[in-house]
Amino acid sequence: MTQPAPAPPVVADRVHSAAIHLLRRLRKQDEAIGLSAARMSALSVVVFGGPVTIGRLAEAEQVSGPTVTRLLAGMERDGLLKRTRDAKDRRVIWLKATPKGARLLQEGRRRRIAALAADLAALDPADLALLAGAAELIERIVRDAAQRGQSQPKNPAVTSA
Amino acid sequence: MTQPAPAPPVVADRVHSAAIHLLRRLRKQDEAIGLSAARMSALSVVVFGGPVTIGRLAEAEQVSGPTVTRLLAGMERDGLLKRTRDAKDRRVIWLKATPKGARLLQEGRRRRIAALAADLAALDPADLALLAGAAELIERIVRDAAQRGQSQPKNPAVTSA
DNA sequence: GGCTACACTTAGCTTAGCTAACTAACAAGT
DNA sequence: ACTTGTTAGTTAGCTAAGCTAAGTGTAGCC
Repeated sequence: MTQPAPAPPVVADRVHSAAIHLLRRLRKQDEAIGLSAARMSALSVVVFGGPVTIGRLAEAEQVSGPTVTRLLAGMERDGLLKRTRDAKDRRVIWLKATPKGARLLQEGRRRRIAALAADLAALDPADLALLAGAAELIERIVRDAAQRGQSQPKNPAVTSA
Repeated sequence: MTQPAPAPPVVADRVHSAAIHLLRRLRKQDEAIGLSAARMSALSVVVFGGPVTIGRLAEAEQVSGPTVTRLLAGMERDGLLKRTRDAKDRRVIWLKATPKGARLLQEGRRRRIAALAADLAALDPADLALLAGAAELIERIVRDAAQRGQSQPKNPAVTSA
């Protein structure tokens, strides 16, 4: 409504830049609580997505297995979560957040969200709705694209259209 | 319009997650052309922002000086841009993109945008307008917040509201 | 001439991403 | 019951990009 429907490439460029600049700003807040963006995101998957395996976490975070392994090593060392071997299939490991992890996540969320929310406070309801709708749209698009990307490992751009 | 105007904290959380997931997806496209997100962003500042000093680039990118120095070292080595000492004040260095740098930026843009644009192609005009508007809003918010943050180095969240 | 301030670099650290190669455990065929 | 292959995670080793602290060189000014 605010724009006369620009072409997809234009929108893509703007959205990309906006995402970069937003995250640069929010990263500072994340560090204030001692939880990096990557840890925060992983922890929220574990906390809200219930117990989860390492492979599933890697998928959810769209990163490689080794990346998750190392991320978890640090997080377990810091007491944010713990690994548990599955009784039936002893290859798989279940991740569960510790109370400390859950608490830190909430606190980090609160703080990080407070920073952005303070920025958003000046907006009128229509603008808030705009952002919420856009965020939801982006999540859906990324999720769909990731699914398509799995069957076609490289060059996922060509698969649609 | 798609949502009944949720509260700022809720919106903040959704927007943050969406930004993270979006960038994870786009990073893969950036790598395909050989330009990382950081290089792409810096290069676009140099290309479109005219010749710029290192300090100004650090400000624009919201990163520390040394980070820019190292980023530039790699980019100069790869022939994307060149440093030039200022004649008057020999402390300052002017950055200018090489033809190769400008070309790569355009090509990277095209490719990265193509990937996202392909994802966006299925959207109706209203959704596109939604995203464009949201991106613009985010840019403005981040810019404003960064300006406020300069006078108050830490904890910029408390400054507003 | 010597102090202070500024612009940038160097040095050294951390986190987070990757691939390739490895280990351990399961599943199936024969 | 052995291979053989697959799956889940880890280890090793690399790169990029962020940071702070300290260093270098230039400018500006008493």
